[in-house]
Amino acid sequence: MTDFSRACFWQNDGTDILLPVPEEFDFKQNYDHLSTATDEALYTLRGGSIYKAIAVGARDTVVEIGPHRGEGGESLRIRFVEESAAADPELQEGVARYVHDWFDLGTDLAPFYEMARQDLLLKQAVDSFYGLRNMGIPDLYEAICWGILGQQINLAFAYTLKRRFVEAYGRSIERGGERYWLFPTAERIAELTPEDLSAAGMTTVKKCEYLVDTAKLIANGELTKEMLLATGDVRQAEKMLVKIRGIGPWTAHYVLMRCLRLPDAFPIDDVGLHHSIRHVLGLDAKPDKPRLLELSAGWTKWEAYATFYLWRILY
DNA sequence: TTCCAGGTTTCCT
DNA sequence: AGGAAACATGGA
Repeated sequence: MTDFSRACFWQNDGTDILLPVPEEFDFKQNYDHLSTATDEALYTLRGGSIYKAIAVGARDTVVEIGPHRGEGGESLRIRFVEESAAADPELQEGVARYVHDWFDLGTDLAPFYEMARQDLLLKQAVDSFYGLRNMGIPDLYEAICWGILGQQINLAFAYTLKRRFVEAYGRSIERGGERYWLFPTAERIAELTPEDLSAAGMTTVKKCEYLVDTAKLIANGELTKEMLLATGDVRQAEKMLVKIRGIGPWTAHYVLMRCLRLPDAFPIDDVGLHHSIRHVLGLDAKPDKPRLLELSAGWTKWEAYATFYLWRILY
């Protein structure tokens, strides 16, 4: 048993994993957040549970994730679909780690809520969505692709593009009569040309160049999560990312927020954020940069969560 | 048809 | 360093 498994989860009866959750956690809030995606290719919501394919090493598996209430309070129940993983602790731990990262269970939200309750913009959001976590994108290539795909287009179309991308180049497995998709690996995309992607219906050739270029960087080990974390702070990590063609300040902060989990990552230029702020304050126009800086001045070290909660208001 | 959408690059001073 | 222009496409 590893340190992680000892510290973070225990098995129920050999078929389920029960993952402890922090005090500030509400499964339904996170489930409802996931349900706002218009055409999500990478998970399925059914009967109050989340179904998702997860790759652990070379092995693909499908799990059902749902709430569990027991004597020890609330936890997450992870159940393997049509598979017994009881004898495979490596698979169990890999899946548990993924879910732990996905739901950002390692962050203590108490200080954020304390700050947000006093904040003009956030107080309403944290009241409405108490227990919502920053549901992240643990895979670096997936996070970068989602950033690139989502640039300057509406979200509905971005989901369409993602589905095309996933179904053209991702692996899939069938469980219980359903097909579950995994996001394409950087290694897979690195062997393609921008023209391949463009022909497959992926947006413009320019964006396809970015998708292939970043795939090569990651497949060659020239860009990793560890490198970004090792820079030590959000400004240095941003610097490293924006050197890459196709990644500007918005995408850099988006990736640092959703994948690297830097608490002070802050996509301040985000149109959705501006729209949300305009809505909360009842403004006629979107706030300008000086006003944004003023309004977010009290969010220090919680900019990522503040942004995530404000985005949530819009849906 | 027009306008906008969870921007970035390139080319200018 | 800071600003305008080009880019390019589905949805409302």
